[in-house]
Amino acid sequence: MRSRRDDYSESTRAALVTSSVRLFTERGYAGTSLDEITKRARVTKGALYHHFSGKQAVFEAAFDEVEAEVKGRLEKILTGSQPPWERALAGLREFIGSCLDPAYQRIALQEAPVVMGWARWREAEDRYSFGLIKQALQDLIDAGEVLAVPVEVTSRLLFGALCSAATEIAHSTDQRTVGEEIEDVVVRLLNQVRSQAADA
Amino acid sequence: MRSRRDDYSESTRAALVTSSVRLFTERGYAGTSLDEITKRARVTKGALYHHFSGKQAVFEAAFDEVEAEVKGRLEKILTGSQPPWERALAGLREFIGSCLDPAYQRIALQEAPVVMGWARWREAEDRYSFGLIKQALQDLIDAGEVLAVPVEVTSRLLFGALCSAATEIAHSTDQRTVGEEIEDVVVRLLNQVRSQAADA
DNA sequence: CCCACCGCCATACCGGTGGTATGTTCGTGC
DNA sequence: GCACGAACATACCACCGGTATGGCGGTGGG
Repeated sequence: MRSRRDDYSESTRAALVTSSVRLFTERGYAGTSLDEITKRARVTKGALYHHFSGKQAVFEAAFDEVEAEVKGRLEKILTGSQPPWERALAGLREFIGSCLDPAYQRIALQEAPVVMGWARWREAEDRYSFGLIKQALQDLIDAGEVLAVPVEVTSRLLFGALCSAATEIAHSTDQRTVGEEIEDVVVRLLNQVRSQAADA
Repeated sequence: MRSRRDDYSESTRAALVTSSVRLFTERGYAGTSLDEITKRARVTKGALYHHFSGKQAVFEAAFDEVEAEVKGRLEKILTGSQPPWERALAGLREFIGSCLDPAYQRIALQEAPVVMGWARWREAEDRYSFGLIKQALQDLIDAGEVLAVPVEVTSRLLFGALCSAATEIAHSTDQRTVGEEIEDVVVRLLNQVRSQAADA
């Protein structure tokens, strides 16, 4: 039986996560103090340290929050009923779009590797967006749509390219134009790899 | 006339930069205190704040240090007398190799965008490695070696891919194998783009 | 040759921040 | 309705980035 206290507890925890996502997005990890986080969530540090072991843990909760959001949308597309190639293209568009979200951009892509440490970040990414991209690439290969390539390193290359490109889009004054240019270049590259597979 | 005092001053400044490069590489920006930096350089905070405006400025000096090193090596290759295509390939190898340097890896690629802010980092990168890569790509296009593509976004894609791939290499237990795999994938991609240009 | 000057650096101190230890309240189960 | 403990609040500490002030010694003018 879920008690009333459980509701309260989860509510304050959620408030802390929401608050930290907001502040980490705006001012970054180093630029936001725990006092600001707790103030915005209308609690004190006591509450924060009851739910989390420290500042890093708060950040990781914020990280999980934004990653889960993106993963949910991506998963829906990549497990759809369309043919693999169309699924991959749709997933590509969706991921680029997700990267434009300032929260995902800054927390998950920019600061997480520094705050959490690269190894831990990589481990986490395997369960989120990167894992899905890697799986999508594997599906394309299994379906014979593209040449067989080392999946691990290739998806790493693709992921890195997309992330930095998306950052470029997010900071450009004309997001639409830059976004279309990037999508165009990536699709052209993919199409070449695809036709190469068709030739074989 | 260069005075004796100028020598002393430059020496302590250099000691501070060397010390900070070392510590930032090992423990990261947030993980190293100014006291540690000054202690290793055998000076006090007074000296540090005489030469730099603050911790950020120290970091940027360390950033310039490692970037200049890489830029020097890259420039020598890219301005060589070989044909454009060979120059580009050699530059590619050289850049991947540079990314394996822990100092360049962590300071210039991982932490700089967070510490300096993305906009400032991007601006600086235009004068360093990224600028050279962009120029190399432009040279290839001018020489008709590859298809005409939007240079800015394409080099951004390439740069992002190489950086994340290099990080992967650096952290893998078998650097040689992973490195060769990545180089292989990139070269195959480039070759396709090249042959495409030859067809046209 | 000497002295006043100032660059170069050391010392002392402050505000803020992450983290901890202890106190307090209130829902819950007996 | 009462004791118990989870869920917080409060008070405090250590450390770090930054600043203000003091002093030493190389340097250049006379």
